[in-house]
Amino acid sequence: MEELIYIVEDDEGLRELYEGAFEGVYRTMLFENGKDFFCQFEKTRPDLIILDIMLPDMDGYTILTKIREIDEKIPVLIVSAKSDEISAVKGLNKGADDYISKPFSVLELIARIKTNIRRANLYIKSQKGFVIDNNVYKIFYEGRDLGLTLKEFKLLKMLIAHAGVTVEREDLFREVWGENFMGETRTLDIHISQLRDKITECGGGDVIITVRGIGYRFEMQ
Amino acid sequence: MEELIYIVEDDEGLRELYEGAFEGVYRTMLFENGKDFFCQFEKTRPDLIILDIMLPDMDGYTILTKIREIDEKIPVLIVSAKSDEISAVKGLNKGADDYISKPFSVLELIARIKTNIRRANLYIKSQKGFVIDNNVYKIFYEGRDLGLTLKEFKLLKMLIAHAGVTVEREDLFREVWGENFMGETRTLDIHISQLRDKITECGGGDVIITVRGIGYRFEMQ
DNA sequence: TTTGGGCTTACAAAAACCTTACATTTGCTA
DNA sequence: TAGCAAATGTAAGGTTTTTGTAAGCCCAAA
Repeated sequence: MEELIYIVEDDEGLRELYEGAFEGVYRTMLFENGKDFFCQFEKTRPDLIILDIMLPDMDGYTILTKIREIDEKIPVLIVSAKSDEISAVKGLNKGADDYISKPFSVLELIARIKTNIRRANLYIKSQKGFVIDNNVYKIFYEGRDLGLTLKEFKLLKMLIAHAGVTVEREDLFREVWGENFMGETRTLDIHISQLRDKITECGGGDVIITVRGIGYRFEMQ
Repeated sequence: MEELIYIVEDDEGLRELYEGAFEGVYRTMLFENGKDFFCQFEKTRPDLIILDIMLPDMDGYTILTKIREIDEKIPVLIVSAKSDEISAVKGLNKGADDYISKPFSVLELIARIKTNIRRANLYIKSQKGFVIDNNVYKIFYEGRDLGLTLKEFKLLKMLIAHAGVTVEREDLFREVWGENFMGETRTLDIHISQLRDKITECGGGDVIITVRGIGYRFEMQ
């Protein structure tokens, strides 16, 4: 097993428990707070994240929301106090994949991790070659800056976030232009066209596929 | 909400609980034992299965294993007694997607169902050689893309969703063309014809059967 | 004022869709 | 059982819808 797991946990006792439990099973990295975690997360993505709901600097939800902004699909397992089941349910609704409450058995924890990783591996991760830098609003293909405008950036980001899934025109409008856009619907086509040009210029292939009557889909061979 | 859930549960109290909890939220079908369940499951697939581990005729694992032989991806949520967590863990390892232990809160149950269906809807549904990929709006027969247009896709999807049952022309119109379609009624026949051509081209047999005076039925030998 | 993003207009092309028209099948009736 | 009417099959072609894209205008920021 080569899977990498990030654990966000401040309780020293639990930190030790995790380290012991995963010894030789998974590679792990421990973070005491959200800041440290995101610093690393921006650089390298793990196969799964274990997230404690109770944390000093940011609360778990904030971290979870931020994780989902960056990566929609990475499995997140929430750990909550037994007395705080409502929080856990809230977490699930906010996009967590699973939760487990303290105290838990190591056996169960491992089983849940396994299930979640298995599930995640069924997805196709096709962002290969494309790197999204949310800080500077740029997208690179194989290191080359596509030189996108803001609208183009948002468009491609949305498509890549749903890689492999067709995104409806309406959803693209809502996401990129906002709820109450009243202009021509052709605007979208024009921007897609520009986007394709820029991607092609940088050596990317036909990654934006038209689905007639529905919308567009990002897909890599 | 149109989601269909199959529940395999023999405890009368829980059966009532489920019926109450899902009223108006999900369509449900209850089964007392594995035999009844598989009889229906072979015909029509639900969006999610709730499976009690303790059952009279077959035990939960056997059912679970059999489900996974037939359908690798359909979400299965295991229900186990609190005292029997090990069983649940065993279930997860055998391919269940999630588990919940009795007694559970309805709130949590709904949240878990939602998460699991959300996750599964990104995947694919299949019926004896035919695979529907809702992400890319394509239907494959034995791996070959049928190359359907949107109307054809919706038509075949509707028929497959009701496999074994005759779907009335009127219902097909409503579903595929929308409530207020005013055109020729022959349009449907033409699309069915195209569909048959494309299926035949890809090696599928006579799977769309005409029911004179009523409509059409998808059925495989 | 300049520059560039974003929008609209306008036209072209492609794909999907619908209708017409005729052939065929089916079920019913005389 | 032949014949008829209704329902369905389907080829062909025209029409509409949808999308691609070039060109230019407008406006806000620099």
